[in-house]
Amino acid sequence: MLRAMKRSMPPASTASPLDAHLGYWLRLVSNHVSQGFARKVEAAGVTVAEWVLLRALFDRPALPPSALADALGLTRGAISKLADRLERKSLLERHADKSDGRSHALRLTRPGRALVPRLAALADANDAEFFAALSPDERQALDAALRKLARHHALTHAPID
Amino acid sequence: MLRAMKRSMPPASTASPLDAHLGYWLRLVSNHVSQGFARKVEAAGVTVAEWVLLRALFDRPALPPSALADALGLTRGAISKLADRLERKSLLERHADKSDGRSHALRLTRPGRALVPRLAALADANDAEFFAALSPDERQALDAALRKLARHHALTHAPID
DNA sequence: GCAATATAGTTGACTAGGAAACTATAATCC
DNA sequence: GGATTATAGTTTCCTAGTCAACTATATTGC
Repeated sequence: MLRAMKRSMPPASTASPLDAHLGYWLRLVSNHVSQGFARKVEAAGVTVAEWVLLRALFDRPALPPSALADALGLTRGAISKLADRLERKSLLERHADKSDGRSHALRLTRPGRALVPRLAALADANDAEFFAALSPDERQALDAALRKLARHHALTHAPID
Repeated sequence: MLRAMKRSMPPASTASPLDAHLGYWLRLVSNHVSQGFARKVEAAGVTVAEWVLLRALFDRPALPPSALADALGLTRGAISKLADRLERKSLLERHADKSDGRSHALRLTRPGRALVPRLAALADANDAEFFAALSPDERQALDAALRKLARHHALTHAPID
């Protein structure tokens, strides 16, 4: 009898629901924040990835694509294409490196530099608006938990995708 | 003098850093969890989107693509292509609807149904492992904050992208 | 009961990224 | 100092989505 039950109802015939996982809620909420922000910056003519790259260049004089790839957790191919797009929009320039013919540096143009604070203001507003639903304590607890996880798992790259 | 300063150093020349935003940390951590999970399920031959669709069909008899599109927050085109892939892998079947010649229902095959609990076990393990860095209290606080945000913003779709 | 319209699903053009092949230059090592 | 190897960046092919055009069937209205 037990054996028969075991065959007809193996434990494997159940599966925890998607929303039983913290990862599910994390992704659900994270996607929503990011998509909201994406809509806002796209009204300003850039994508989220472009914003992240622009922001990374804002307080550094100039960086080679490889350094940006490391900093943003993207491949060099991706940076290459991102830089193409931003160059087409005249937000960024490529400057040849005199001492190394293979290399070059990416630098914000004047309009590119001027755009960053405007986008940062959008990011501030988006964040404030979205997390207004939480009390200061809850926000603090969320922040602490996320930073602890990032530290514990040694997460370094700016998140893009 | 003040006017000159205003022109050379306008307030707009500063920009809050990326990591000043909760959304940044959310995305950083969320991406890491999801990418870890993606690697694990891909070893089992499916993508995360495929897993989500399979899981959605697991405890429902059969659903038309349109219902899945609504439930998962994807377009019908995306569901159509997802279903193609899963059908090619023999994890899912399309069944014509007798009363409506335009419609059909998606249903798990026997192997498809058998796969779901295995994938769910991977999801359980991935979640437990990643969030082990937090104390029970911290986990609880994180869970509460995320659910509150989801409720407050009326988030319903299973997160895919 | 037929024309106009709505709905279900698929397909094609496009986007953004990853992996790996590729090009060009630099560094190493006899 | 020339061959080999390493490095910087780009390009190509692939995947997986969106959006909009399209096909086929249903429904509505006269």
